[in-house]
Amino acid sequence: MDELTQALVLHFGEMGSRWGISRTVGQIYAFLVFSEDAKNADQIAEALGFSRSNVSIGLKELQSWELVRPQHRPGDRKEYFSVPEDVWDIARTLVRERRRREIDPTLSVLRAAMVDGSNGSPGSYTHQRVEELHDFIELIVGWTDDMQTLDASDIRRMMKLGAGISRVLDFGRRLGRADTDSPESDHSN
Amino acid sequence: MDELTQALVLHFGEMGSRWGISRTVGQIYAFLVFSEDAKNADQIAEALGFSRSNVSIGLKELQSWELVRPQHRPGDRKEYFSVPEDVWDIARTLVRERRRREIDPTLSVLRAAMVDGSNGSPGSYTHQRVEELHDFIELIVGWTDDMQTLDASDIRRMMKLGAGISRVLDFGRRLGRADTDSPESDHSN
DNA sequence: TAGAATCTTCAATAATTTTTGAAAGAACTA
DNA sequence: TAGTTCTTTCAAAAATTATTGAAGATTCTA
Repeated sequence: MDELTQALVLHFGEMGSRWGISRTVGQIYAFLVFSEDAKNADQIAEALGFSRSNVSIGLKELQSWELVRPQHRPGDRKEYFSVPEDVWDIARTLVRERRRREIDPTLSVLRAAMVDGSNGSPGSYTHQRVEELHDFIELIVGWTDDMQTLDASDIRRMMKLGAGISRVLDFGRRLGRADTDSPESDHSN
Repeated sequence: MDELTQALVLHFGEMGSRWGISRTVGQIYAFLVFSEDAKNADQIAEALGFSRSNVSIGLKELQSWELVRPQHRPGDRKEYFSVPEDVWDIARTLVRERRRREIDPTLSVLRAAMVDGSNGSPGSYTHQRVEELHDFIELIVGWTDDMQTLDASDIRRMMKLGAGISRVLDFGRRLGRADTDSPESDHSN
């Protein structure tokens, strides 16, 4: 593994551990992302200095996230792993899996809390906050679902437009702040 | 602490640990979010069954994320902690801090990799991927920066529009695929 | 079916992270 | 300043998570 890849692998291992993915898994994934061709478990173990069994566990985890796909080569019994070419594919998968594993269960808990009248009146502070949070998450989730239907170039264009979207849509009612280098929001709290 | 809050606290503790925040910190935060009034460290320790020192460490962590703010009450020497009323404020803070801690350093690493010609030609596969990833992250970051300038109700309106944005903007040129279930990318590698 | 190659599981060890009580530090009060 | 209240730090203990070699499966070949 060259120095450059090494640096990237170490960095993304670290990042993985800050986002709830183990260092090992992060490193394996980074190694695959920055490698041109698919790698087998032995190659990964060798390059990263992990035991074969550790790599096996890491790959199993990555497969459960659908972040890598195993492939076979004719005349070779080993299994080779690769990641999607397109970074947008990776992002989509990440969003989808995080949603399935964490967001959906959270929405369930919040909905259960909303229905359950056993504690506090339905108008209690806790209930209010539960509802707020529920609506917030549902809004984000609905939006990401919608985004999943757009192709990368459309999303890219939308993002480039950025806040300019408020001009394109009808948000511009409050003319005062148009796009002058506005006094920016207050930060008071 | 009532049953409802208890369930929420346990759930968000669990979620925290899947997003790189420790269970304790997640629980403390959830407890504050779902509590109407600010709490002091002893109240938190008592409610959650943690030692006083553990709570102190957790609160320090939350303060470093700017997720809680300490307040004082006249005639009371204890420090009380609360979270913003508005869930959008919380989200904004989370985005800002994650960016500062993880995204920006990642961009630095990627930029360094792009400049560093010591490994592989500047057109090598690894370099290409680094550039792709860099551009991708920069796009997202630029967009979130833009979003931070919008107020919650504008973002909400934009999100509700969702994929409909492609109709409002000029994305609709490729009429053929309108909203059919497009063939989507290949994942080949 | 025996043997070879490969992958996975598992119980143990190792490493890391969390949690704690006790001690130290700060800030206020009288 | 001494005493009180509250917070933080710290080294040790506890708990959790990661890592491993060895054993067990599985799949293929001859």
